[in-house]
Amino acid sequence: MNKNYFQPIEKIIKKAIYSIYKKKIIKLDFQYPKNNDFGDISLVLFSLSNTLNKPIKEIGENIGNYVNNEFNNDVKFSILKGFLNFIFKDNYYLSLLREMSNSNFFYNIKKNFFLKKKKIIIEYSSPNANKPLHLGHLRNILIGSSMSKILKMIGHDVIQVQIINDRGIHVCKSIIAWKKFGNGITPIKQNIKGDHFVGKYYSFFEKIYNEELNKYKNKETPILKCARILLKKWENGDKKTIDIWKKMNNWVYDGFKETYDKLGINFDITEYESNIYNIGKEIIKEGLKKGIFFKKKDGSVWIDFNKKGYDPKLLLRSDKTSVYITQDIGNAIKRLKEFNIDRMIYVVGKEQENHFKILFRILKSLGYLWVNKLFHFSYEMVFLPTGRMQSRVGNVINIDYIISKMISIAKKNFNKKRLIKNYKKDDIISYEKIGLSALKYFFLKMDPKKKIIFDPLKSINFKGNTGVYIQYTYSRIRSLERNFLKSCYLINNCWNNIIFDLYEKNIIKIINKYPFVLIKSSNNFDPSLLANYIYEISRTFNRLYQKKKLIDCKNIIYSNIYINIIHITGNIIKSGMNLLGIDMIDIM
RNA sequence: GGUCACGUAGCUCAAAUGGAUAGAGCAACUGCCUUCUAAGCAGUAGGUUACAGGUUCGAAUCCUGUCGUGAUCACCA
Repeated sequence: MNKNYFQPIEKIIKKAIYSIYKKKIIKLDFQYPKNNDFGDISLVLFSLSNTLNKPIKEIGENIGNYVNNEFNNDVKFSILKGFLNFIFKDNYYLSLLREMSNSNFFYNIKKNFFLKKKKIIIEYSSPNANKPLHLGHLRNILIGSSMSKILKMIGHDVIQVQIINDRGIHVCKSIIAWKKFGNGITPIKQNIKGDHFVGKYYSFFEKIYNEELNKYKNKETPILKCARILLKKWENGDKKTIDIWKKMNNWVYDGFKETYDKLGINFDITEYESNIYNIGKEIIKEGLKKGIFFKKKDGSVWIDFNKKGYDPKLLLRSDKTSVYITQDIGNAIKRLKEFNIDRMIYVVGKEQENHFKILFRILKSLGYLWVNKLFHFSYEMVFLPTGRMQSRVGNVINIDYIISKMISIAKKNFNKKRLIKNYKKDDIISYEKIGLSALKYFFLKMDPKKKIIFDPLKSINFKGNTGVYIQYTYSRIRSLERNFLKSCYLINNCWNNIIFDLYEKNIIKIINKYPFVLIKSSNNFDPSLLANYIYEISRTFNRLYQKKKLIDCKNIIYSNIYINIIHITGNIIKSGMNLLGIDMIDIM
């Protein structure tokens, strides 16, 4: 990070240290005090005391006085337990508010970071073309999509890519089941979403396969044999097979599109494994010539890392077909050739950590120095209260189901509210958006490194730290703005000698942190930092709202101050939620 | 068994990357709508941060060990 959030005061303190102690300190240790009584910004003195070899108290007083002078006595300071606490007077808050009221505030976020613009490929979602998207995909999609948005927000070029695993034994399985038992029926005839339709046949296959396993005690059961034969046919380009394959895949893609649309997800590029799986093979052949890989008697090709913790890894099967990692090798090389990128991020679950570790190592062995641009953004899995989701067990919860569930809960809750308050018929209500905000926020507010245990009956609440709470706060803000326009008028240049209370200072302080949070969120690859921050803003605002009458034409100067706070708060909530992929509504 | 994560209030999660008295929400109980949206606000109660050591001015956070949970170690993807 080039720009530190504490920069203004940091500069002055460095100057102070240089002028008093004749030393250049590179890193100063700042923090926001947890408790308001301590102050607004604190400098930690312990380490400073060590490097300067002077007592804490003396350093604190010297720096404090210096800063106080620089700020024309607009800042007080106190030293407590090794912390130098700065307390800003009301003028400071007023100047923060003025700065943020400038309409360029959001535009300037990009400019102000002095970041070197990077071109970044981010790969996420990457589904198999044989079943509907489920809760695991949902987490992946939401993280990938919001990370893309956050990276764009702070000025990077982002290319969002999904690769569809559209070929291989798993796809052949659903084809076989459909051929055997489908009797030519189609999703349209049955009025089922295409991905659900195909998924049904995939499960059907698995069911039969498991039954056969018990019977034959041999992994290569009759139905699996059929699938393998079909895979060979496919690889040989058998026209009939290819036709069915195309038809069934298109059913699935239509289904995916519907789900993506509901979620508001768009990719810049969609890759299909069937188009790229051969690239890797060529790379392996070259590597074999160069002696980086070796061939076994049966014709299979391997890499030996000669390193503890790394077993030899298969790259080409004895029948010359490629394995999963071979494709990833080829695709990485292809992407690096096509795009002049600075970074490539794979958003893929942690169950594939080992896979990526090996992938990067192989690329390194092949001599590609750009391998350090690649990064596996690993996140934890989604579990049900009963444990892991498994299609074999049939306890997989798909995205379409959970979305419709959320919407129906939103509708039910609204009708309850309606009984209490007499809402007009023409109020614009969007249950979809309320339900989706609850769902998306629930997934994004959690640290990606931690497991999500999703209980469909209990998990998503509409009260407290939820998307709906934020949504509600936002609608309230827009409502306040409408009321202001009805009953008040804007005045300029009357902001002098304004006195702020704690509630007002708190909201100004927290909205001012927005750029800082964006940077933190992007540095850590963690949208949850942003999500929890938006919740904090909402809470802080609601406290102010409950404590004060904000729109009051009898108190026009403060109403003008407030409308600025209200407006900025609303814009930040909206901006932040949009970065999480959540649409906001003005009335609810 | 090897490797890698995680373990915080009854439940679901925070904690500014080592800082001050570990914070929220849900569930429970108590107040607040003739006044800007009560899907809100205020309050009560709930903690030996899995356990045991260590590092230092200072540890939920770093190190070591133990226990627990999960992931991963395929000619699957």
